[in-house]
Order: sequence, then structure tokens, then C-alpha cells
Amino acid sequence: MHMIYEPNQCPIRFGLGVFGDRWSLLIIRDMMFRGFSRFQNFLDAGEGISTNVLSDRLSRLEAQQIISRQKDPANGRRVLYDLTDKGKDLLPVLLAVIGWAEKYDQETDISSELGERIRTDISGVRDEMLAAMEHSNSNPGLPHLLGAIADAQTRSPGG
Amino acid sequence: MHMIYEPNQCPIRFGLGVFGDRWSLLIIRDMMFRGFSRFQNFLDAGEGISTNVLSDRLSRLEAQQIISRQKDPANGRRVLYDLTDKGKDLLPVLLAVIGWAEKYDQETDISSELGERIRTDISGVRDEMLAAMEHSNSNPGLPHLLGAIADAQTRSPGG
DNA sequence: TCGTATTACTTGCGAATTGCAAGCAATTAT
DNA sequence: ATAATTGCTTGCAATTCGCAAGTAATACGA
Repeated sequence: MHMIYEPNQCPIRFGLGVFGDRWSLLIIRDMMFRGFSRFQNFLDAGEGISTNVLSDRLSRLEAQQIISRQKDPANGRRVLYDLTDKGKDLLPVLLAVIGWAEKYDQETDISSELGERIRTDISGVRDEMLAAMEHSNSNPGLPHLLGAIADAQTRSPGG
Repeated sequence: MHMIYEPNQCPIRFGLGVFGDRWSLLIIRDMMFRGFSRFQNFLDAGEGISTNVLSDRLSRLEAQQIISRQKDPANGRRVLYDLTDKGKDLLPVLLAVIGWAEKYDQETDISSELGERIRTDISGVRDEMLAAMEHSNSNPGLPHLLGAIADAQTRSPGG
């Protein structure tokens, strides 16, 4: 279990202890932007994570209170994972990465307008995305933020 | 060499391909906030990175054009590593992590005021830090941004 | 109610990666 | 010359990972 770093005083090292590996941030991304909540969802996402590693990362994220775990009340063999507030608060981290990648990766499938807006005002985009989600209160949690991104974009940068 | 992910269309996966491991972001942090530029600096930073892994990460970051590598003109046995613009543009990512960690890690050695400012306006703090560096144009590169953080804080949030 | 499918895992094992220690080549200092 | 500094490389044991198979608990259908 040596992927965990000493918490120490450094915020970056603390962050890396939570999501500084190959998979954790992808799991968080899928929960945040795609509304994934089940074990199978992550396996089917096509990233190629194996079941043992997925299991390890989920329990680790749960231990760090980034996600919560419960049995599906509607179907007892299923388990539902959800982002906690602590997990949802990682949205600015994801947005910062998105803004950076949009600038430097040709392949990245994000509009240059949204990229530019993120780079100009991450916190504003975050607030706008969270607000857009309040409106489209279809399902619980923080699902389909990608749609919220599209919404925020459509809503025109000026307000 | 399977720590590299397929670039694909996902900006998060692209980012992870660059700094999604145990060490890369710490190296970038040390260059950004501490002005480190030499092999020995990173070894002496106390994080416990080994020489072979450090060597691998530096050459990988160079290949991805996050950092540049040159012989020290003043001392031929030394090598100087510096952040490129692409690397410097990772500042918002680091700030987002700092803002998050300040909120959730008791041990994190960042003032709650700065944490709050980062959470409220990452892009503004970034701009302020870069501006503060222009003023204190002591050494080249992006050195000692931690000092710039302190400056930005002293400078009072309102102006 | 009894067999079968689903679902979320766990286990075992070879392969890749890491950490540790030592060694090496180029450059500088004495 | 000789020794020290500096940025690496190499070898090897230990950890971690990827892959495939297996298991336990629940639901579903005859």
C-alpha cells in the first residue's frame, strides 16, 4: 500500500495521495461528467481498468471520503457509488486540466471557446456548471456534467 | 512504457498521460514554486524519489515539452531544467489542487485566506501571481512562486 | 423452489514498474 | 595528476499491475 504518500504539509502531495495514480481521476471524471455510479459502468467505459484495480481504487476513494458506497435499494446485487461533497469539490481540478489540455492537445474533444472560458475564469465556469445542474434536476448526484458544460456554453459567455 | 495513455479525445486522460503518476507533478511543483532546476535539487527535496525514476520522469517531461533541458553554461557538469510555457500553464492545475487540499487537509500549510481566494477565483490568483513575478524579476524562469503567493496575499485580496 | 443469470468483487500468476545500491562518464577543482 | 562533483545508468529484489478465472450474494424465471 505504498501509493499513499505522507500527508505532510504540502497540498500537492496531499492531492497526489488521493488521485495521483493512473486511474483514480478517471473514475472521478466518469462520476462527475458521465454520472457513472456502478462497478460495471467503469469497466465498460473502455479505459481498460481491471477488476482488481478498480475494486482497490473504489475502496481507497471511499476510505478517503471522495465517494460513498451503498447497496442499490432497488436492486440488492448492485452497489451505488456517489461523489461526496469532497469529491465534487474536485471539479475545479478537472476543469483546470481540461482547460490546459484543450490548449495543448489537438485531439482533445472540447470546444476552443469552452477551453478559453475555463482558462479565463475557472471558478465562474464551475459555478455556472453547478447552477446549470440545479435547473436540470433530473437525477440525483452530480450526473452528466458534460451536458452542463454544453449548456453553460450555449448560455453564451456573457451571462 | 505503459504509463503513457492513448491521447484520444479526453482531456483528462491526456493530462494523466503527462502528470498522472506519483512523481511528475511533484517535479513540476518544485520547479514552479521552489525554482528548482537541477537533478540534485529534486533528489534533495526529501520526497524520496530515486535517481532512475527521476531520470525517467525528467526525460519524459522533456519529451512532452513540459520542461526544457540544457547544460549549465556556467558549469558544464550541471544540467538546467526549466519549465516551458506549456509547463507553466499547469499553474492553474496546481492552484486548483492547493485550493482543494487547503479545504480538506488539516495539515496543509497554506493560509485559509489564500485557500479561499483560490477557490473563489483561481484565474485571478494565477494572474496576480504571474504579475507579482514580473515585479520581482530577480531570476529567470518561474522561480519561487511560493514567494509570489505570499506577495499576492500581502497585496490584499481587494486590489 | 430450484436452477440460472447478474453483479460486485477476490484470487493466482506472469509481467511490468519501482526502490535501493552501486557504478560510470564527463567536468571541474586542487 | 588526482580527487570531488554531478548527472546519470545498471542490476536486482520487491511491489504493483494486467489478465483470467473463480466466488458469494442477490434477483429472476419456470
